[in-house]
Amino acid sequence: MTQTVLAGDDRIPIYQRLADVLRQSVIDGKIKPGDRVPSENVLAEDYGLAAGTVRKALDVLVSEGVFERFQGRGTFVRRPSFDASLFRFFRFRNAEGEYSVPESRILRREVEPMPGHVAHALELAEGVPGISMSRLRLQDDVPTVAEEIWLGHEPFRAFAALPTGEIGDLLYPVYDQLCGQLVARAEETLTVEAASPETARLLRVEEGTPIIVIERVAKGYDNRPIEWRRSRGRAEQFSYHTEIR
Amino acid sequence: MTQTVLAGDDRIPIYQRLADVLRQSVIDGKIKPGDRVPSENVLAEDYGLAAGTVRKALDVLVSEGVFERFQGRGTFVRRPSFDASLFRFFRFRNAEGEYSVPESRILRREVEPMPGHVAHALELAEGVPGISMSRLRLQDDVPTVAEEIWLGHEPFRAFAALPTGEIGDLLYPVYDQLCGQLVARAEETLTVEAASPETARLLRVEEGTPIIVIERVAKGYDNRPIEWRRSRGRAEQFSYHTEIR
DNA sequence: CACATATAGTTCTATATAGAAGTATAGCTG
DNA sequence: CAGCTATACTTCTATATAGAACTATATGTG
Repeated sequence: MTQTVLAGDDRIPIYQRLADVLRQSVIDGKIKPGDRVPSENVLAEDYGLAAGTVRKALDVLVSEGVFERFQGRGTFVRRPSFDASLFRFFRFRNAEGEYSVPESRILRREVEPMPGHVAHALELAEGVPGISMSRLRLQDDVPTVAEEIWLGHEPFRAFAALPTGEIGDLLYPVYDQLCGQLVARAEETLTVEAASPETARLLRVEEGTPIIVIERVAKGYDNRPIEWRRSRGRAEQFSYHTEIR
Repeated sequence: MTQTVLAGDDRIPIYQRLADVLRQSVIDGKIKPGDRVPSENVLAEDYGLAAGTVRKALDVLVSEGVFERFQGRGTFVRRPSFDASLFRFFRFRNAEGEYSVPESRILRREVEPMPGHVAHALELAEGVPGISMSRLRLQDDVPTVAEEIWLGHEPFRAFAALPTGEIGDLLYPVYDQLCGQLVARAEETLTVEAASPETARLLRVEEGTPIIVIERVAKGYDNRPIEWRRSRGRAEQFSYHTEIR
């Protein structure tokens, strides 16, 4: 007896199909970060499945970082936190010992044809219109990170129309609220270079000093690329820790 | 009815206790990397547990990277591979496009009192006798990585007695076979510095060029530190990729 | 000998059920 | 009102059972 609401591909297991359905309802915005997912019992009832099967589907989404569970409280759509970003090493504590959001200054924003390497990362065609920004992040008026940012023009029309003065220190909430573009995860690549004259001027360092370069492609729950950015900061106090097996 | 062979702490769940027992038998060397673990049914029989409970215990160890499972074949103790090491960026492909083990030259090996920061990482007292090595790794006769390595003298007596000429290109197999020290995982920290005169000479680069520094503490299955090493390589072609959420 | 076929073992999926453990809230008690 | 208690809900643990899916080996067949 496996009629179920979950028809579809008979080769893949039921718990996977349920996981797919639930993941999709996050992508579609039917349930949003912070929302509570129906309880295991309710899901089992609704889809006509055994409790264990539902639980296994939730296991999948929890390990993907889409959901998080709390015993006795419920299962919730996880808010992406980016705690693991390579970027965190450019954040600094304030007087109270807490991390604070650095001040952001948007130096430039224009609509331009997108260069090849960016278009490739955003899965668009070279030369399509894109929004290009230069941004400087400062901590206590000291410049710490210089950024180049690219967005596809099409989904971000509303953003292009917003006066730069009204853009706050954080971009992702604006992407979400203004353009319905919800960032769920990201991929980052770290490299090192010697400071160019341009970077040296922006970050106020000697030309040639070691610079950390982080290229990030931010993606939605459906894994579609949303934003490309390249950030540069002083390598001096940078330190990245990881475990390997 | 929860008599079971797994008495112990009644607060923690049975599947956790079983996982602990199995992990310990890897630590003790009763089952070694590559060995097959008794089948789920056999374990269930032996410990008087339900199949599902045993399976959940195996889930834990699989997600820890201690075991790996193959449907139809069995469950095995995983061989640590270190594929995720930050280090891999200093490996290069040979003419056939395959990664090859670089040549290693041990420049120096002595028994010395251990400096504070190393002793701390190895959970030993400052000044206890340690084995200190300098090593140079080369690819096609070009020096790529310069390393400082420290070991506790006590567990590695046999290694200290081995003529340096008889030490091959890989150290961890020697640690295992000669001293019974089996490396299961490691922690790595990446930083960047400008090349010192010493490093510049060893790696044949200009003084002041950006250098990647990776500090690694290698650990056993029981999480006890085994080896400390600091490796330096040219930052030029280094690139580290990761996913964040 | 080469090549199918059966078989016994393995993990994987799915169901059904029961109670423990943790959390939030409504309602009672002083 | 403050603080305890009962209650209803949640996830978590554990058992029992059955068959599917996959793998390796033995066995038989041409």
